[in-house]
Amino acid sequence: MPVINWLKYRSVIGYGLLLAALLFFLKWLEWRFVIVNYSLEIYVGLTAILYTALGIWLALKLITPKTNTVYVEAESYPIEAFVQYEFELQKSGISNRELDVLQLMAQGLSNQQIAERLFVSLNTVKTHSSKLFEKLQVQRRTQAIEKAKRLNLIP
Amino acid sequence: MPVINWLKYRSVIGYGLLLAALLFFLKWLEWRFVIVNYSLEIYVGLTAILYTALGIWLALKLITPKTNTVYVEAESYPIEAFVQYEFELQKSGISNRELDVLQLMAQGLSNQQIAERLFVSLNTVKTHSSKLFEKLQVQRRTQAIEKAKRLNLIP
DNA sequence: TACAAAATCATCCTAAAGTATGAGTGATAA
DNA sequence: TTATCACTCATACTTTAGGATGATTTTGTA
Repeated sequence: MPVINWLKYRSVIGYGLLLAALLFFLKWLEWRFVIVNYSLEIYVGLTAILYTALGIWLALKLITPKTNTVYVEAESYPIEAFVQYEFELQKSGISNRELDVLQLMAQGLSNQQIAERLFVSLNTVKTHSSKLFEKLQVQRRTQAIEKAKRLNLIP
Repeated sequence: MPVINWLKYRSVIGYGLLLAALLFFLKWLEWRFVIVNYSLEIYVGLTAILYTALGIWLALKLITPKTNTVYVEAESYPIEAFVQYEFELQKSGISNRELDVLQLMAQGLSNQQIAERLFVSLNTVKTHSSKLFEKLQVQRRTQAIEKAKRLNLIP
């Protein structure tokens, strides 16, 4: 037994009722203005205005709004990423200094430049990077960068 | 001397003309149906239908549609990024093969591994990467990766 | 077809990166 | 206080990356 969705036809019903009401109104007008000479013009004019308004109202009511899809950059650092960052940092056992080196690596700096930036010797940077590679289980700096980004260790 | 933008008022003018035409039509109807008994009801009915249609048309034509703005997190690849990709690719003059090498570099592969992956010699990969660095104006592969990501050349 | 890019490969050389190992220092926790 | 760990640095060595140059082949286009 199909259930009729009355709500769906609410506008149509409303429209019908309005039409009926208007007819009564017109009939009433007919009685009042039938003796006046220009009754017809007024009559038609009123009808025209009324139904134009009705048409506009109907259109506004029934038009499905356009959907504007806007693509927004994913938030720079959502909570999940931060949680994962902490987790992976703990799990891998990467130290602060190693993380420093990793970050500068990802910016494209050479070991020499990293050493200067951190005020340590080139050898120290090499030591850090070696241990970093062990902890990340990689062989090269490019791999380290790729994996670190994947693990949300760096942005 | 201000120039009136007639196009802007095209709809209004059209509406006026339509009204005028309808009045003529109505006058004509008056002559034809004045003898008929139920002429008034037909008359009004026609007017109602016509003006409802006009109202709907007006609303559709003149009113800027409501926009529902939907925000979607940019997961895959929004248009802007793709446009930038094409633009930067053109500007830098990076060739297909160089782009292949760049992508594999960003995945952390060594030149040797890239050579195997692309079925070319190590020397070829070196040539490609050298030209790539020139075109990206960088010195090292880590810089190339960083810059390429910044320019949306690679994800 | 002829010409310009693109793609391929090679050699020689230098610079940078990465591995292995050892060692000193300072902070901290058992 | 001793053991551990992070940080620092060094030497020696190997591997990989990168620069310069030249040459050949493919390929797309005027």
